[in-house]
Amino acid sequence: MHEPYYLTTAIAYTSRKPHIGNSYEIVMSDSLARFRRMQGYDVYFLTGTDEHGQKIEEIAKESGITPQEHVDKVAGEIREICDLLNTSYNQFIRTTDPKHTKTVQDIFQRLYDQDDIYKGEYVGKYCTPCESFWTESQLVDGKCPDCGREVRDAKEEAYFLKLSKYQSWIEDFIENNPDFIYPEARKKEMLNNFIKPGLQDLCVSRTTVKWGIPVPFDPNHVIYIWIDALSNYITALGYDVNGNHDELFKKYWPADVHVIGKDIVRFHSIYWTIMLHALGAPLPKKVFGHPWMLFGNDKMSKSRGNVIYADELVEKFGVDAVRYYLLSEMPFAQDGSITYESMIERFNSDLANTLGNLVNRTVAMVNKYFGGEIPSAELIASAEDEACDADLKAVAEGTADKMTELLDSFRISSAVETVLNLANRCNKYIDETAPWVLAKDESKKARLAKVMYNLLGGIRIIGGLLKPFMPQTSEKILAHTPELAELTAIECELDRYKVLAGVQYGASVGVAKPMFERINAEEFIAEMTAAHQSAEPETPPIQPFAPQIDIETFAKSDIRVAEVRKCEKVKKSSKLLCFQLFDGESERQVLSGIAKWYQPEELVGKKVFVVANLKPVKLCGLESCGMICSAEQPDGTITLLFADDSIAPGSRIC
RNA sequence: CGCGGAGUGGAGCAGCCUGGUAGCUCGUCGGGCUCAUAACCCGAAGGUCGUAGGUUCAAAUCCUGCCUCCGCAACCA
Repeated sequence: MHEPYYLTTAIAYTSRKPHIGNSYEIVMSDSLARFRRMQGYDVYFLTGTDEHGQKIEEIAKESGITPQEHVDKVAGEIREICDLLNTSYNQFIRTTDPKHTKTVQDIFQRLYDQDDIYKGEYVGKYCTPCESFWTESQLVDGKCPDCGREVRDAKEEAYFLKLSKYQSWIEDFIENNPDFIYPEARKKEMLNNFIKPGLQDLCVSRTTVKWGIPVPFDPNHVIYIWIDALSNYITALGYDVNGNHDELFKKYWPADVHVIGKDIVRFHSIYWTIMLHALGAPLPKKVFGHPWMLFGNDKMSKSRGNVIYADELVEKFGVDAVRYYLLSEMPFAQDGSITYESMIERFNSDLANTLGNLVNRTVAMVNKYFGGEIPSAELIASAEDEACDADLKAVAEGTADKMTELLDSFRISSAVETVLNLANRCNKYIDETAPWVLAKDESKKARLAKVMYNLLGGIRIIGGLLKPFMPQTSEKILAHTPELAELTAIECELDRYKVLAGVQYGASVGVAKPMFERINAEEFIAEMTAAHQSAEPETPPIQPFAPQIDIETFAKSDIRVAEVRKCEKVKKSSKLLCFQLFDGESERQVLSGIAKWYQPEELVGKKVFVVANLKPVKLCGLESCGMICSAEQPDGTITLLFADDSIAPGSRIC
């Protein structure tokens, strides 16, 4: 059985270097890919980068390089991380690949030719200074939500994909294929929130963006993200709109699973599915939306300089430990979180204590009691079985099936745990059999041999089953437990790990050395803190200075001292505080986005600086007449500027 | 009423769909063992399952209200 199995991750956006949270998806997918290979599937595993769009255009401009130079750099970094994490992708596709670009254009053309894409008008409210379109619902008090200025009705030419045409088809499809969107909660979300209320045609081109794939027959337009990015799954395989597909496509499409983040389930389960249907291509079998990996307490931020990157973690803990942590810590349906503390805890307790120590102590005993040579079949056969032998055997031989069941339903962390449970069982077995007692009695030699052989058998299974999750560790463990020839002959690798008695008699067990050295949490954290502190001085990136202005321009600003008479939170907002200020003449209402840093009560009675002649604007439905001056510090915190108590309200700043 | 998710022993989670002795990991305490990486094994303490009602013979589990927290959206003049 060499059935094809096609597995994809979402392609990563090349705006900036991804942090460890972004790396979870590829590691998880990799573990699935490796596992399917062990089952005997002919796996094709695709990942890559999404490299077009306005944001990239902007970032490149800021850094003074071309978009292509920018994406080349970031795509390289992303690929390095994938390699660093030891992921076994078969292809790394980039949406700037000529092959991809060409096929996307063909797809667009085809959909246009068959009337699934039409040229229409994007009608909306346009703010000229901001060069932005807004929908009616986005407007704040009828004005531009960005700058507060008047907007006008405007139209922009754009191409649309006729989703509405497939409304009932997609609804039926999702209803009739309950396993298509996984987990199930996501399916309900799609049906209730997006499909049933009615699908609107999707805007699939832009004229305001330049960095993208041009619409083949209308080069003023650039193909917008959906058709461009989603198509990677088939362009990578050599899809051809005219049916002259490459062998890869013929062999692997449709995908067995698209592994994606929960936020983009909608695009995959609805837009992508409809696109494929319109093209007459087979549909993917499953879309799995995984939860997010968050940072503990979400306190990590760029400005604090403590975002965790994969390379940093790998350097400190090793690839396999990072993989193990990501895979075991991530809940099935809920967001997981990363902290150094929990990482160290898992490292010490699972990897060092339970797993590493088990291998180490077992190998050490074989060395001590049998000179490092795995006992002979005859000696072992002459010993009697005990109850714990049967129990160990049952647990060990059942682990592979349990793991399969869990992985079939994407319960990755539980699958990992199952293997660790076997390690626990082995540790217990050592206690039950007490080999050091047997060793003192020459008449128990056969029993001791059997115990060691069973242990090595258990360890072999652990090593084998860890392969999808921790490839290097797996290899290290298996090196201690050479396999019986008849097992090696079994074609399906996974099946080899369903037999406890699978270690080659008489072979050498090798020398044990600790695989995971325990980490002292306190020292580690102290070190990290110190490292960050010493790094801090070099990260005060103050804002760039604004261009010069003349005194007249400045004189146009009327800044006054005002007294805070009242201050309260704005109900609808988490950031805004609403002030009643006495400006020397009358009271005026001013809103300020500082709720995060100040309690309203503590500000009453203080004197602040206010830009008094600023045009009033409505925010969250409340009018704001002016702006309170504050200082934005390099780390992003906002501090109000207070005037000395002796200054009378209404005094002008000059 | 913007959308969504979550509230379970000290911490992190499972269980909820398909009601019926509340489970796992870590931590704590006590004991055992010494092959091993201050590791391993056993035992114990610790929870009115956010809250108030309802349905039921029976509710962590189903229904309703409320409270709190977290994402997203919006919003930092």
